[in-house]
Amino acid sequence: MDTLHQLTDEQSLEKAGVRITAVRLLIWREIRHTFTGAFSLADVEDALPSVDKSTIFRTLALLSEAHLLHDIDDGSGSHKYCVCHHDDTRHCTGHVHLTCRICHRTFCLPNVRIPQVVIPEGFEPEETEYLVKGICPECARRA
Amino acid sequence: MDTLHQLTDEQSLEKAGVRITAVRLLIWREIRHTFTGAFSLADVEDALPSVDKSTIFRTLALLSEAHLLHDIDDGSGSHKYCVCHHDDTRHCTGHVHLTCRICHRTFCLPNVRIPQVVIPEGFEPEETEYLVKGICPECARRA
DNA sequence: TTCTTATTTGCAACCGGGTTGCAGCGGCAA
DNA sequence: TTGCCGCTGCAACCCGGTTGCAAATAAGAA
Repeated sequence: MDTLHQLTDEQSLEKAGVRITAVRLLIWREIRHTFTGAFSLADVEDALPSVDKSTIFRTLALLSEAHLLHDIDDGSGSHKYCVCHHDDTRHCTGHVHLTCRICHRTFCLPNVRIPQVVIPEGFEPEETEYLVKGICPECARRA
Repeated sequence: MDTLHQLTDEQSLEKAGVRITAVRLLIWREIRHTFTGAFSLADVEDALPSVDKSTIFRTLALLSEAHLLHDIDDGSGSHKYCVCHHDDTRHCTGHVHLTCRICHRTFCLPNVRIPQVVIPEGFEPEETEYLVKGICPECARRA
């Protein structure tokens, strides 16, 4: 398990069933090696100004569908993604996210599982988000 | 405690320090007596087509600031609010929300407190969201 | 009451993130 | 070579949220 991140960029795309193109490789490289934590479409746009927004949008959707990324929801209003470090085809939901209200970065705590609560009879749960908003260490130090 | 919802609409606004106007009363009535669970600006717009969107927007912001509503975040991308049933001036965060991916309604579980997790040293938590996405009883029955 | 001032409201325009339609390009197979 | 299909970039669009401004309204003073 957890072998996915040992593959080359090309291998990991191929294995996920994503056809390789120059642009996709460029985006995937950037995501995989430059970003830490969660990122938005705008982050990729800034990092790769030569690639069109709509292409990035469609590529992120593709990678997400291929379970190389997963979508997260940090309450900033903007859709975010982060690299999925699991080696299976299921979504790696179920862990806690931290988001900083100063710098608006979002961090994953992949090892902290979300504690379960009792929910009302009849509601069929599918997915759970656990999000802690606050101030990250860097911003706290700076303040 | 919990006496707020026994007040009339006018009294509850007054007590929260909100100046009463016809439009505000109309909006507050609608919110208080018609909506169940969380609602968005668009919901109020639909319910009160005679009132301008920007007025609703500003009124909701006002009520939220006066702690008559609180903001929630159900991952639908659109900002939501729900009526605050507490009788104090603090935000009533800290409870669990359920959101239905079919009908997009969001429900509060005011009595279920969010279990705490251990977060990394240095991060200063301020607020926690616990959101369960799934299918509500009504939609499950219909499917 | 009437005048003056401050607040509230509606309208229109704007904003930014996300999304789509479409035409052009490039690769691949027949 | 030709035809097909998927990928890309461009431009336009959509929608929820937000703001500037002028008209309407409410509150307070005379």
